[in-house]
Amino acid sequence: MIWSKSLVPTLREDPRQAENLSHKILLRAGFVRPIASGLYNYLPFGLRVCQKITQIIREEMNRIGGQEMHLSALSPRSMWEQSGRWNAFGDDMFRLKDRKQQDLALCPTHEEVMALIASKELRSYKELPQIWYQFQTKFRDEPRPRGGVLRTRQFTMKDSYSFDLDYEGLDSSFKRHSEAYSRMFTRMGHKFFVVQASGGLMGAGESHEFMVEAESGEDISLVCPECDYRANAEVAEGKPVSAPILEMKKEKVHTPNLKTVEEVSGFLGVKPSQLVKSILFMREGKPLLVLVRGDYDFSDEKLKRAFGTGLEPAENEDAEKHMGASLGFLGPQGVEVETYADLSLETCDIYAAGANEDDYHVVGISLSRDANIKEYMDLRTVRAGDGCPNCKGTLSEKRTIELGHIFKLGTKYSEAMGASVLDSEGAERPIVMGSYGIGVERSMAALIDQYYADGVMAWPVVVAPYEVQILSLGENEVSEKFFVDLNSKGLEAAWDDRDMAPGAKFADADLVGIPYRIVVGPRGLKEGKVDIRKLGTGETINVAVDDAVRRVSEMIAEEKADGCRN
RNA sequence: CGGGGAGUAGCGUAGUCCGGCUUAACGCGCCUGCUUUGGGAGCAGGAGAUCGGAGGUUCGAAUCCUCUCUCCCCGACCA
Repeated sequence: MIWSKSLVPTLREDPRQAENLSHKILLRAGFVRPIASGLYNYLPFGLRVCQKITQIIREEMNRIGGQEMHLSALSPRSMWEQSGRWNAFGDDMFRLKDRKQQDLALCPTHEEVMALIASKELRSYKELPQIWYQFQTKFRDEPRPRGGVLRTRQFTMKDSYSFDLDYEGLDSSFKRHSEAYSRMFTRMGHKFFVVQASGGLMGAGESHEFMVEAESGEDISLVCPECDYRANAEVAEGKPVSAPILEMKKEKVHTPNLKTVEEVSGFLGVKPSQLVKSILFMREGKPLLVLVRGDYDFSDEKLKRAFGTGLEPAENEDAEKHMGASLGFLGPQGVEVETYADLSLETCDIYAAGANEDDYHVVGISLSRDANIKEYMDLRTVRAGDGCPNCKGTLSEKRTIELGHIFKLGTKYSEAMGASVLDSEGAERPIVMGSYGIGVERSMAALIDQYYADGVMAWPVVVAPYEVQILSLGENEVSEKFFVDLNSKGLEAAWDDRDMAPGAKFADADLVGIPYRIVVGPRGLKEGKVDIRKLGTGETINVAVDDAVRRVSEMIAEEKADGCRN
C-alpha cells in the first residue's frame, strides 16, 4: 500500500459527534465514516481490520467442523410468523414491502432461516450433529444506536447454529463453540473473560457472553476476585449485604406526598436498607405484589424469569382497587394479594414500608408477623459489594463490551419451523439447536479500548490493517526498496511516501496503529541505518539498512508465533 | 419513547443572551509558488459557508418567534 495513492483520511481533531474512545479513533484514523445514525461506511483500513478478524473467526469455526454458508438477508413475513417473532421483534425489525405488496423483513438474526433449512434438508439422526455458520449483515432498527460502531443498525455478525439429536449433543456443541470462541478472541488479542448471561429474546437455555472490560461498554459484569464467578448483572446472583437492624415499634407515620425511597427514608430517619420497596404488578388481570429491600432494584430479567413475560406494572387504579392506596404508599402488611419477596429482605425482619393508606407509611413492621409472603426468591439486581454466591469474596462491577454470545436454544425454533429427524428407533424428534454470535465490527472497536494508550494505537499484528509501515522522511529511494522487499517476503507493508512535515507523518502513523514502523530518514541514512519501532511498547532499535527487512520480519513472525501459542 | 446537549466552509470553533461596523470571523486542512524536512514547518498569493430546513416578525435576522429535520449523550435492547 502506497500512502499517497490511497484513502486514509485522518483527522487532526476529534469530530464533534464522537464521545467514546473507539469511535474517536476509528473516525480520526480514517477507518470508518458515518452515513446516518447507527450506519457506517468502512473505508480501506477499517475494512482490512474487519477482514482479518473475520478470517480468524472463520478458521476457528472451521476447526470445530463449522460449515460456512451465506443466507439471504431478506426474508418473508410468513417465516417469522411461524416462530412468532414477526410480532416479538416489534420496531426492532426493519420491514419492507416488495412490488407485490408482500411483507419482507431484513433479518435481524437467522435462527428461523437456519431452522427452515434444517427442516428441509435434514432427515436422519445419522446426519447430526451439524454446525452451520455465516458472516452476514444483520439489520436491527435499534432504539438507540450508540458508541460509534459498538451498537449499530447494520452490522456484520458471524452467526452459527448447531443441530443435535439431544441435549447431550447440544452440550458438546456448546462446549466446542465456547472453546472456539476462546481461541479466536485470544488470537485477536482480546483480554476477555466469560460470564453467565441471559438468553433474552433468543431463547431460554444456558448462555455465556464473552466480555472485554471497557469504559464505553454497555454491560455491567459482576466478577468475584476470589474465585471464577463472573456474571452479567442481568442475571448475577449474590449475597446481599446485611442491613442494620431497625429497632422501632410498629407505628403509622404521616408522610404526605413522600413516595420515593430517598424521600421516605430521609423523612423517617431510617436507612434505605431498612425500607421495603413494594411494587405491584398485574399479570393477566390479577395483582402480584413483589418486595425488595429499599437499597436494591428489581432485575427485569429475574422478574421475567420468575413470573413470565406477561408482567405489567400496575396503574394507580389497580393499586387503589387491590391495595387501598396509591402507588408510592404500598406495603406488604395485611394484604391478601399474592406476595413474593426478594432474598435481600430475609436478612432482617423489622422494616419500614408503605401503610397501604395514602400519605402514610409504617415503621417497625415485621415481615414474618405482619406480611403474608408466599416465597422468598432472587429478584433483585446484584451489585458491587454483594457477596459472591460461590465463595467468601465480594463482587465487583466491571463495565464491559460483549464480544460474543453463545446459547443453548433447545427446540424452540426447530419445533416452530418443523425441523426434526428420525432417531435410531424411527421416532421423529425435534432437532436440538444452539446459537452463537459474534459482532465483527464491535470486536475491532473493543481492540481499540485495549490497545490505545497515550495517543498511540497499536493493533495486534494479526488484526492490524498492515503489519509494517515504512515512514519516509524526505527520502524515497531506500524506502521504496524496503517496500518492494517486504512485499516480496509476503509481509503487508504500508509505505508513507508523502512529502509532509515529519510530525504530521508520525502523528498519522500513531493514529492508524500499524504495529511495526521503519523510519527512514537522512539522519540515520548518514550512518547507513534506520529505526525499527514497535508501537505499544515503544521499543526502538537502530539497525543497518541491509538488516532492516530481516529484523522486522523476525519481530513480526515472533509476535505471530506468540499469539498462536495461546 | 422519556430526559439532556448540538447543528455556522472539508474538520474544529467564535459570533446567538442584547437583531445593524459582518462584505459572516478564527485555527487546521485544501490549491499555486519558493524555502524547509527525525514529532502536526516558514513566507507570499488563492479557492471555499445564502449560518440544518421551512415559514414568520422587522427598514434590517446566524441572532427574535413558530414549525420541522438531523446528529450526539443518559435510560428500556443486544453482537
